[in-house]
Amino acid sequence: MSALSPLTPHQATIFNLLKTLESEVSAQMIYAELRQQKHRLGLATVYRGLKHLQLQGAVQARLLSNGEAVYSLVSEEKLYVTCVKCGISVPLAYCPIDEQVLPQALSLRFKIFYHTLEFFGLCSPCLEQETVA
Amino acid sequence: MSALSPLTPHQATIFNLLKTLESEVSAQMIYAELRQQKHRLGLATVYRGLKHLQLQGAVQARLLSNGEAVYSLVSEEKLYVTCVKCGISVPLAYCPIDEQVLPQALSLRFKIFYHTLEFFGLCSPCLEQETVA
DNA sequence: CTATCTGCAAACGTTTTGCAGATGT
DNA sequence: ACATCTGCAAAACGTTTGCAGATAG
Repeated sequence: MSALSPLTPHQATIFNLLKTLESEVSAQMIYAELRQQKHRLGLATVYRGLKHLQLQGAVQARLLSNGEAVYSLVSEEKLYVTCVKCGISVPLAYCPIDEQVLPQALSLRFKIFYHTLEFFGLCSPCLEQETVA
Repeated sequence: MSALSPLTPHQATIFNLLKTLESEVSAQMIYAELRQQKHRLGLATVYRGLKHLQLQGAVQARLLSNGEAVYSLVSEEKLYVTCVKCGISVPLAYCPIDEQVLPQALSLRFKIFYHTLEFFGLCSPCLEQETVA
């Protein structure tokens, strides 16, 4: 990502929090965490700040199957496996595939910030339940 | 996918509709379309039917950034480009990358049904707006 | 007769929006 | 002054769930 346009204090706080986290977090989690750290901010500000950071290409979002969005710095893992039944979603180490595909995407005049590769299927416990039922 | 477990009439109707479509559709669209075709069914039945088909590995779901899920038969395109600002999401031709990564995913004991590779960034119009603003 | 499936409407949870007040240039 | 940012609460949205009735084996 290029240099960030000026961040408000709250936006910087959110950004810094994300830097310290190793895994994806939801807006609600960020909100709860920052409130616990004596910050006085509203949930809407978290959402607006995350959107702003996302437009800068600094933060990536991923939608979980429960409809919740989780956020992390761009450059974290980009490969996930998700169970279509229980919704569990685990990030894996990143596998180098973007360099091959980016040019094709770029031909659409998109400015690409990040990508995600996600596998969907049944996790072990859910698979057992299915075969039994 | 393996053989489908018995489908109810409504589930078969939904499945057949998906077969005739070339692009992803939301549950609400399926509902509207089937109602227009004189079918008497509820929206909940559409959701339940889609879930059932998804558990069979017959149908794939993808969450759009507006929180809406779109469904299609497994085996359609699996490569998408999405704008983080306006949310427009365009499917591209499929790029062969799964064979390389599937083994890694399988080591997690997941039964994989399908995958999606999605690039996120700014589309042309949104990029202009950003640079102006 | 029992288990499954269905429609409807209410409930749910996350995210977005309206608005008035605060902030900063 | 003026544009932006903020908190709060209300609204919005797609989706899920409860339940009684219908259906099937």
